[in-house]
Parts: sequence; structure tokens; C-alpha cells
Amino acid sequence: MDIQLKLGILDVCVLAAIMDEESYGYKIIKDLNPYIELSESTLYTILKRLEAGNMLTVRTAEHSGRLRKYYRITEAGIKRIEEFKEEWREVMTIYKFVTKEGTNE
Amino acid sequence: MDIQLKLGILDVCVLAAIMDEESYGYKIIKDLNPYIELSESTLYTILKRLEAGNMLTVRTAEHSGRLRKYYRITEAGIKRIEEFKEEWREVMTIYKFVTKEGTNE
DNA sequence: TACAATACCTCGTGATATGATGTATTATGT
DNA sequence: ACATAATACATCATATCACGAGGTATTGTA
Repeated sequence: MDIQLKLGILDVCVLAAIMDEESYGYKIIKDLNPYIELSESTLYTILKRLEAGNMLTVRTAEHSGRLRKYYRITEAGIKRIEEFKEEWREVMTIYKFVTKEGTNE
Repeated sequence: MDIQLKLGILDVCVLAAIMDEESYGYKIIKDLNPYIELSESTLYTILKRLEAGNMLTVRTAEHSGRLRKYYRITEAGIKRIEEFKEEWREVMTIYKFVTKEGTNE
């Protein structure tokens, strides 16, 4: 997908990926892969940002000899997703504007 | 609207605003205002970018003592809008992912 | 015993949106 | 007549963002 269109929705995608159960970086990438392609560098940047914004909490645990950082969504994170849904209405308005202008010609 | 969500769709919005007939900076802002809020500095940055990408052409003309720069969409610009529509399918897939994860809990 | 997969991280770069700021003219209200 | 708003353009600095390139370390697997 076009890089520009990705912008802004990635954060919410990551939050959605840990909505049902806590997850860790590597798994989040695999889970999101069918929907949206994002690199490790991008993900870890996002996770840091979301953590800084208290959208998720982190705990480190060992899993078969390797360390994993498990991320769990917070109330603020859930609220963020709800906000996203609200904002989506505006996005759809814009989409309709673009497509209407595009076909009436 | 959230700044992050704006990202990426502004270019296409501006193209859509000049789709039917050529327009100028100040008018584009007014026309887009009900749909999306964008400042002058943002718009002129976008117009420069679109011009550099051959998405539109410019002509300068005088209108009641003031200079105006009229922007007209090119074939490449129209193609860009079409591409946007294609990419929108992927965006909707992502949206469904986010909302599905968000409500099933 | 290589190599892939798992699992984490940082840094630099390019792209982007925007507020602040500037310049000039025309229209409008008092 | 004079101030103010509206019209119309522009640049610059800043903050944010996505991502490739690169790094470290362990566990499976061919």
C-alpha cells in the first residue's frame, strides 16, 4: 500500500492487534501481515510511542530461553480505538468528496 | 480531525478540489473547508509537491488587481485519484480489522 | 555446522503537516 | 479618511512519522 495512506492508522492497528489478548512484537507483525505490511523498525517505534502515551503496558517474560516483551492495551488505548471509529466518519466524508468529484466528469 | 489521520489523503483531496474546474489556493481552502481543515501553509506545500509530481499545471492570471495562480489537474493527477480509489479497498480491509477486534470483546 | 527463524533494538533519512511570519492589494465598516 | 477584514500569495523552522540499514542474541532445522 502507498506509504502516505498508511500514516495515522498504524498506531490504531497495533492497538487492535493487542485488543483481545496481550501480544509481543514479533507476533504483532505476523498477525497484522495479511492486513498491513509493517517493518520491525516501524513497529518498535510505534510500540514506544504507544507506551509513552500510556496506550499500553509492557511486561518482560522469558519464553523458551528467549526474552519477550508482552504488550497489553490500557483503558486509554481502548478509548483511542473508539476515537478512531468516530474520526472515521469524517474520513468517509472526505472519501465521498473525492470519489464524487472523481466520477462526475 | 486528528492530524495523523489527515496524512496521505490531503494530496488527493486537493486534486479532487480541482477535478471539475481549475481553481486557486484561496478558493481550494474554502471549498475543502466543510470536509477537511487545512491551513494555507499546508496547502501551498501540497500544491508545490503536486506540481513537482506533474499532477497539476499552473497559470498565473490577474483578477481584479490581484494575482491568482490557477491550478489545473493533469492526466497524471486524474490517474492518482483512480489509484487512491484502488488503495481505498486495502484501507477498508484495515478498518474492518480494527473494528472487528474492537467490538468482539 | 551452517542457515533460517525468532526476538529484540537504534540510528539516520526523507517525507510530511503546520504554526508563525511576511508581503500586498481590495473591500468594508465607521 | 482610516482602520480592519478579507483576499492571495509565499517561506521557514519544527515536530512527527515510516522505514531501510544495521546490530545483538538465542533457538530450531536441514
